[in-house]
Amino acid sequence: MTPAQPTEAAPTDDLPSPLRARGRRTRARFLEAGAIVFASKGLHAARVDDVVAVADTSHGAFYLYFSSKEDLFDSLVAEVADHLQELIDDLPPIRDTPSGRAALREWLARFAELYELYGAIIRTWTEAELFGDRSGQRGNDALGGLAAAMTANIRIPKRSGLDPAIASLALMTMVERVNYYTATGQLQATADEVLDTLVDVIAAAVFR
Amino acid sequence: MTPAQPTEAAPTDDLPSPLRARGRRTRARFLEAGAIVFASKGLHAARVDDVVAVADTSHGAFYLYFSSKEDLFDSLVAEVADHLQELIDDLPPIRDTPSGRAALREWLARFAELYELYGAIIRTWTEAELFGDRSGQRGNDALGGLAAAMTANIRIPKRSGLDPAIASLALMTMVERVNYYTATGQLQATADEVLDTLVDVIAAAVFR
Amino acid sequence: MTPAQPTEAAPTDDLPSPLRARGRRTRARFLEAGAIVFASKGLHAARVDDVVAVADTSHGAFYLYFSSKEDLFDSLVAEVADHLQELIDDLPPIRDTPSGRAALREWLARFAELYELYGAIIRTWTEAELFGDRSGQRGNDALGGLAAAMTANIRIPKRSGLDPAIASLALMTMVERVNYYTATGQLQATADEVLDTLVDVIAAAVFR
Amino acid sequence: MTPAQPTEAAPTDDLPSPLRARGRRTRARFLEAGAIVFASKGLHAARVDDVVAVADTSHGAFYLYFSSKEDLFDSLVAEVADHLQELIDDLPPIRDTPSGRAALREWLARFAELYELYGAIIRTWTEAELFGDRSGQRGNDALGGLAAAMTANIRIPKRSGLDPAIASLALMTMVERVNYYTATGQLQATADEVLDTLVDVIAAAVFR
DNA sequence: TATGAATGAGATTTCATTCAT
DNA sequence: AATGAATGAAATCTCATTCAT
Repeated sequence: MTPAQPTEAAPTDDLPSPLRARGRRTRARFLEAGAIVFASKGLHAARVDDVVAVADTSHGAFYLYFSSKEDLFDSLVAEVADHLQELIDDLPPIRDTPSGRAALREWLARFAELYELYGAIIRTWTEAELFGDRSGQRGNDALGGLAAAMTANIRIPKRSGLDPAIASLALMTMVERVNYYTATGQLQATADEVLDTLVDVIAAAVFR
Repeated sequence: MTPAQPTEAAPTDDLPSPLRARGRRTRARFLEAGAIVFASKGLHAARVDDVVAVADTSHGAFYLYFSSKEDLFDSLVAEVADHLQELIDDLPPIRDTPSGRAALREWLARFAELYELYGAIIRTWTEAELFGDRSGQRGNDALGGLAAAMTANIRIPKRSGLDPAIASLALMTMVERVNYYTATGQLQATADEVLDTLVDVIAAAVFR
Repeated sequence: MTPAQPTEAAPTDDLPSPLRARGRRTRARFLEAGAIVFASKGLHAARVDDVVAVADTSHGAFYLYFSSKEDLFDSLVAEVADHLQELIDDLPPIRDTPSGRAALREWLARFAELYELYGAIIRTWTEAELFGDRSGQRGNDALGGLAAAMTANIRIPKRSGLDPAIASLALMTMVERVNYYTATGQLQATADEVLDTLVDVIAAAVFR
Repeated sequence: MTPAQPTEAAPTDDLPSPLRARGRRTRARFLEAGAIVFASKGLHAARVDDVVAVADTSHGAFYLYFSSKEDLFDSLVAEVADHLQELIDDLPPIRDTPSGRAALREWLARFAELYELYGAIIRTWTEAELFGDRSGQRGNDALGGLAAAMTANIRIPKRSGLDPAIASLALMTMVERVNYYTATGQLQATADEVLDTLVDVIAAAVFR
């Protein structure tokens, strides 16, 4: 607003000036607040009021960083999708050997960890995606990517009635849902028990 | 499923007078309209206006039969939960014999049929349940009941690392999700292929 | 109230045919119901629904006998105003003699009786009158008539500072309000105590 | 009454920042507008639309300061009740001496002044109270307090048939009603005439 | 004469977004 | 960069009255 501020000018200037630092901090506060609010109320029921209250700032400030409620949601989805992509890139080849099982177990543990952190957003984008929201689609594409990676990686032996694409999708969604029930406390089980069971079911399904 | 449903017959008044009949028909129109609208927009985004438009009646009439949008949703959930309960009651014992597999396949087919009819509502109540709505919980309890019934029925052999409760929940949610992807057209596969794969994965998981 | 009332007498036809009798009974039911509902909720808050429910009939029937909610209220007001007019006509001359006091006491007792019966309507028309309703004015005119009659009757001695019109209005409204507090249970006192006090205050005010 | 009212100063936040000041001004505008609208239409018939129109703001702003129409009414009642309490506290002892009569007359004048200012609200809360509204009760408690204070203060000589509680309630309601008829223009009399008459009637009733 | 379903205008309330400071 | 007041479009819900039977 004040004419002597060159701050806003520079989309060309990378200097982490103190002013920019403050702004970045505020933006981060909104992202955190958004994660909390979307997780507890869902995309539609979440109010900008709620986000502003949790972030302990003002309405005006919100629209300084995000063009709309959906924009905030998109930003969060992008963040999570990045993490999922890393997982996809790291999916180990699935083998029926002790080390192969260990690698799968390890990978499932990483997935569970991510889910514990971002599950709420993932569940929210499922809602968004079901009803035509663009950002929900982007998020779910990432999840779908996991299944695709599995399909490519698993080398399911061609047995009668076991379509690799369907099977891997089935298994991947199973993993997701079990983590969901665990994360929401609806499934009372230790992480170890869950991992053991999932590894076992996947292995059993894939290797004869 | 059974054509003669006596459940809806006597809500408060026993007289099947012709006047009452008209009201019952209108109420049914709202239920149908609700199913359509909730399915396409979700619980929050759905407007009473939309329901009224689809049912081709008036605002006032809506509130004659339902006290709110949520009330309509509850009624739909109750309807679907009843159907799910029938399925729960009919889950066959799972055996690794040709006839056992056939029974399982048959049952999965019935589930898929129900899902095709009511999947939209089920998906919507997942949304509702995630964010604290009571009726969503009621619906999901019904789904959870399926898993519980499976746990009771499946007689999963105690193998190291295979907890029956976790396993059956995992398998049941897998079934639900695969049907979801199929119903929404995200999984391109024939019903037969899907059923074969599911039977196979379940059998493999359960019988060593 | 009694079925043999030829009062409403037939615009064209006098025969108390059975059909007409039924109609008259229904109309009476609405009047009773209206008295109850208006008394407990007031003119604005009272719903035609409530009246219909109390009368245990139908919406359609209501509009067969009254053109609107206000019409019903008007009819009730007219009924009460008639009774008040009788009282006005019977106001005894007020004298400071034992028999004069007894006559006043007797008359106040009749007023109290009427108030117990119709006080709710009187209170309601006060509401109506305050905010411009025509029927409220008609009702209050009747009450005002009482004060006017008193002014004419009391023969207040011209003392300095005692304007007869103001004094009689003051006394009459006092009577009305005390009956109101008694009727609503806000004043805990026997009828005798109330009458004694009112007679005493009026006499004291009027006669020296 | 006192020019420096610290009551309204610090609602929740102590900072008298210029921003807060604007909000306080807007809230005050709604209170004024409410007084006008309730006075002319009553509690039920008054529309939030009317209040918003008189205050010349927006619907949204209204709900920023009051949770509902009733909330606004409550706030107004609280305001008036505070003023009435001051009057109660200031009721002079009633003595049959020139100075005692003068004090009573003075006090009645203050009551009349208050009634001219807030009579509309008082009349409205009578409506509310009659039909079960909580805030109406609170307001009328204040009026009742006046009678109670009178009972305590007046020292009506115990004469046969003159119950002090009934008498003071009778006299107080008379005062209120006469002011009502005066304020609404139904009683054509100068303030002096009214005061003289009221003092006279009260004195006559109390002192034999 | 009576019923009860249906209507629709109008009221209340919410909330994403903009604006003045 | 930030604040918080204000806006107004759109949603929910109510209820006096009409209509078909």
